[in-house]
Amino acid sequence: MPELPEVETIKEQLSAIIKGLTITDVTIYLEKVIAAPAPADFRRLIRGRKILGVRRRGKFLLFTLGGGYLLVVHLRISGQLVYETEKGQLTRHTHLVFHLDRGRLRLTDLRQFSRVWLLPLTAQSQFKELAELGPEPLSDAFTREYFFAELKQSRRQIKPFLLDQRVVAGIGNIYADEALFAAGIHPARRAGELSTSEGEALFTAVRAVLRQGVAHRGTSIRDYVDATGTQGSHQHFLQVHNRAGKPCPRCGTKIEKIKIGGRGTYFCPYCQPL
DNA sequence: AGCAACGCCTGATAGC
DNA sequence: TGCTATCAGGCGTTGC
Repeated sequence: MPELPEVETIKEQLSAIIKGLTITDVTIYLEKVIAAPAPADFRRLIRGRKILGVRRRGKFLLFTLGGGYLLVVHLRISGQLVYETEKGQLTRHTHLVFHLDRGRLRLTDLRQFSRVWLLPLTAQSQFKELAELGPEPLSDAFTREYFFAELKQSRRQIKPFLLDQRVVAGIGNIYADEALFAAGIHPARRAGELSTSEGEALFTAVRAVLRQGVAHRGTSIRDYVDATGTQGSHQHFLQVHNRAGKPCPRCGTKIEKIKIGGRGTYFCPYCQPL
């Protein structure tokens, strides 16, 4: 599931590989992955544009194109964006292929939930999906003061709170579980009822687990591969996520799996008491 | 307004 | 064994 560390890895790789290349054409195999504009307009508007830069915002990939256009990509759960030079057979579930003047970039997604948008740079401020995102957790915009204020005014459970992209951008199910374990906080605790020291621990933990994820080039549990088609390695370093029934690395207690806000949630009942 | 539940999808896996 | 039911999950939408 591409979360901040996975998207950051893809961004770094694509920036090195395709910056300066031109999108000569795009082949659309599944129209619904194009959220806007209409597929025919998408193709007409994107052809011939040079890729000037690649950035990340939350879990979104942003490609700045020549002529003042922005290509936005969200991989949701099982989306993959892979650069390849061989013109061989396309992988199953390939929905979009950007043909470049050297190689091609393909969007593959088993679940078909990925979405792409093409918009004029001038319309970026009205683009809701990006405008409503909270601060980047690894930037200076994410401050203790901000995080504490948000915690205080929320009565939600802490896990759904962390997953809310309006609070902070880029955290998904894996890193939410890992951050709560690192901070020693039960995922069902109410955000507004955390103590100052717990809030402090969580602030630190969120940043730490995301940095570790980036350092390991992401977590490959099911579908994730980076822009070269390679798996990440952070799955080998997970403390609780996807480890139900296994011993807690800190105390040895069996890790439990429960559902919170409809999501599979892993935690240590001893280290993260209610 | 704020929050919880559902639907979108396919393939793997659990259960009978 | 072979079938069906359930689960996985980000996020927009729906409903309370």
